[in-house]
Amino acid sequence: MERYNFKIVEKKWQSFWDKNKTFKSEINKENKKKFYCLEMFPYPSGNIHMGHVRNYTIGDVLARYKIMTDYNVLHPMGWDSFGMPAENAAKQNNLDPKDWTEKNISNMKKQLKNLGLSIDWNREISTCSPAYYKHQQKLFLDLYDKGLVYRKENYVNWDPVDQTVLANEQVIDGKGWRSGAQVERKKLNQWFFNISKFSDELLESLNSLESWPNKVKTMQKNWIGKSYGCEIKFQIKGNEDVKQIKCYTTRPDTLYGMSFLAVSVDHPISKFYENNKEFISFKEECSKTGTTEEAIAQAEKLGFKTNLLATNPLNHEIKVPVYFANFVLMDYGFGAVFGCPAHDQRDFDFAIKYNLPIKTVVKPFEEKDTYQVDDKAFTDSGIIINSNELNGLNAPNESIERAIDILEKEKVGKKKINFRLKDWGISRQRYWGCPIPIAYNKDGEIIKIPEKDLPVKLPEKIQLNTTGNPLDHQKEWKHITINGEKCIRETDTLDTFVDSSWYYLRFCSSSNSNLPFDEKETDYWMPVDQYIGGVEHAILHLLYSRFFVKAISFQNKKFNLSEPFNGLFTQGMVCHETYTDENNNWLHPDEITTEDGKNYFKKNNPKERVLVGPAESMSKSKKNTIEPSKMIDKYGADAVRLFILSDSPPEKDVQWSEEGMLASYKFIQKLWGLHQKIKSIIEGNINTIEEKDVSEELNKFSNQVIFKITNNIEKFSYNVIIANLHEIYNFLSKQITFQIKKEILKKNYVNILILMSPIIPHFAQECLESLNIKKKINWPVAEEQYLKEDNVEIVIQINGKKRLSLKNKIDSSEKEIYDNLIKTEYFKKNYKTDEVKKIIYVKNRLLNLIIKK
RNA sequence: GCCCUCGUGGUGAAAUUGGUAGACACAAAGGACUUAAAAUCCUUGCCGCUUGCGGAGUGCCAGUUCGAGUCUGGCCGAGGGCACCA
Repeated sequence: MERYNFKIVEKKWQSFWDKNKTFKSEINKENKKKFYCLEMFPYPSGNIHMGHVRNYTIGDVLARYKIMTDYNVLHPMGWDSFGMPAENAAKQNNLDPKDWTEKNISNMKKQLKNLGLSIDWNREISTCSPAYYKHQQKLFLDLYDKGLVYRKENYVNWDPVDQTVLANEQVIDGKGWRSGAQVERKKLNQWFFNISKFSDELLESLNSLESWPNKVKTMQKNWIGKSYGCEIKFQIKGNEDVKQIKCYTTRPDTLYGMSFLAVSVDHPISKFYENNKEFISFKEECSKTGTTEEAIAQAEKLGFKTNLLATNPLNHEIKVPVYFANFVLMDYGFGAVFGCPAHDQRDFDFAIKYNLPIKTVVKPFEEKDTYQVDDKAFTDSGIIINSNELNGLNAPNESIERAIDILEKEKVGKKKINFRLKDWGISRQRYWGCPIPIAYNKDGEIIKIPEKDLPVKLPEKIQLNTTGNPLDHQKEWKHITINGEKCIRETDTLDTFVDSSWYYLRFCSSSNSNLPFDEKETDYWMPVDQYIGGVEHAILHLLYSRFFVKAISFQNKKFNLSEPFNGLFTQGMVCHETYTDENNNWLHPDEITTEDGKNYFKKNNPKERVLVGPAESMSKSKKNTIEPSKMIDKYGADAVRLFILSDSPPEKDVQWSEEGMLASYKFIQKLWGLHQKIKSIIEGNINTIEEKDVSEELNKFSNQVIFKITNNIEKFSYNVIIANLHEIYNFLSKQITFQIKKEILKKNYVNILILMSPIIPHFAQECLESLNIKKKINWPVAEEQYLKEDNVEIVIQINGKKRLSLKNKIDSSEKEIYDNLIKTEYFKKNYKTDEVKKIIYVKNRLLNLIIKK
């Protein structure tokens, strides 16, 4: 028998789909319902990796299924092609980022095509192309006009040697990753999107996203961080110019326990200490901790005592010292807190260090009024004590409400809702990003680049090995004249998260050169029905995208969308065992060998043992990567698709194994063998065993499997579909030795091939063609009449334990089954009918007898 | 510390949503075919006595129920997210 040659077949169908533009999408095609299926687009790093294979296979199964269930499907692909790796690679090898990126794109596109994806390549976009970022610059200016973009000074990680800003992940132990210099906090003018304006909306409309994983919604909710509290004004003594300090608190009910007030070193009152040498060195000490919240968190709590005293607004006799403290953040609340050591662990630690009083004002329910906090803060709910008018109230619920009432009446405080979400800083001091379409005149005023001059193109072939931002050195590019006025361009570029915040809109109108997108088209295609990607984008990318549709919709009559992604699916990672040699060097799977599957050795030194580590997410640094292109070359795209879906549910991590890969390859070969046999039977070239006709069984089986697979696609239970495909093989390979009416065999077998086609499209289409099925393929619908069996196994339980099972006609009554049961040897031997106290019957499932002896 | 998710054979996992636990596969062992190997196919799969049967059994302990992998409470363990957020 002829072996299945995937190389020929897969190439044949890939070029067929290409040539026939099978997956080209248009609006209102035949008045079908639309379905927008989108996977997160890749960064063109050079080669596709297994994570891409998994992501795009999951999406492809869905897209192909939707096409066959008669949806008008949009399934595009593009490139998230701005970013640091291109700039770094270019610097290292003295290349041009553009050339490097374009080469990678063409390579990866070829690799993706080899996977046989149902992509509409007509809509391909690349964020680094001026054709894309031109529109992004337009959007930026639109948002600027609406007041959603602004410029302000902000702290950044500054590398004083490289004269550049570092991303948080480029700061290692407080030092620059390249220069090793101590990173400083430096104030720079930065551009911001006013995302916090939409905090409440972003939080509220999460509720409308029913098809999002709860996990992601929770993460976003926590990130936005809405809190209910109160702002309080504290009267200050000790400096004529500082009359009061405002604090934000969620626990105004613990005000009587206050023993200090702490403000950030960046608080406005710090200007009175600018000439204080001790304060300057304290502030410097604080700045060394970097700007990440985590870095601040790990630092020891430090305070700088001022000569100021703050008055407790509820009891004017209590006056407490004011400190600058490193754990108070300027960009949350008012950059000032009151310290209540007894009921906040940070305040407790601070109080211990600086020997401040710890006054207990909440006691646990079961404790006496004389209760005192001991070695750590008490933060649970309880009863208020030592607090005059608040005493006896339930904390925190009753007491907070009452405390706010009092503060409002006294006009020293008011209820306030706060958000953790900060505005989105979008300035990057980098070359390889979208230029910000702004210039500054000689007075430093902001001048928009006129629309007719868009795009502001990146200068090409420039020197990247400079100190600071390379664009800063581009004199010709930098100096321009706008309306006769000499200006200097903004040399910062946009955060690449901006590029990916609206690309799904661009796909709707990718060839429109005048507009970012045409509302007629976004109206039709948006929202994305199913978005698929890694959970690592659960917060930033998804939040920014959600912000973008709200910002574009803001004050816009033509465009109105509340959410970009109706359904979200987050797939798990692809893992592989890790290997290390005797010197703890990571080894690639290709560098090791084994004879017994237990003991592993180095290939180039068979005496050296290899240590096998646990399966971890594939990464270049651990060398536990498997190259998809090699696997496709060796086993074929269908086999790779089959394997990547087979072992685990798509939302969980999957472990790559060569055995599993091989098994998938063999399975396709087996299916091919089966196909040859069935084809021969259909064509009348093979004799079957005459005495048994299994046509009816086949009808039932195939309709049941249609039902199962359809459900499993809808549920994303793709691993179970693979199991269903094995069931199909196991059933058919046994049953086709018996007689099946030819037309019944053909009809059912064709349906079965269609069921296979989303997973292994090349194979299925080849088989269908060999049976002369060339017309448009529709997903089969299970016929109701075949879904019911004539006979069902009824489980017989005695006192809830399974004892035996009886075959009965479907839909038998309780009495019929019971009558059958009491006739059995088993029953007669063990029980008597008058012992039966109660019968529970679940139709077509089980009969449970309660017997008390 | 807080929040979320998850604990099922040697392994990856199924389980119609409260109704036959372990579908389907990987690995292993035994067998068939073969001079042999590869490939392929079959059987086994935790404990007990002989097939057959019986028993335990879905991290642990309770509970609800005729019946719990599934629901409730508590504990243990793993993973993920957030965090001096006032």
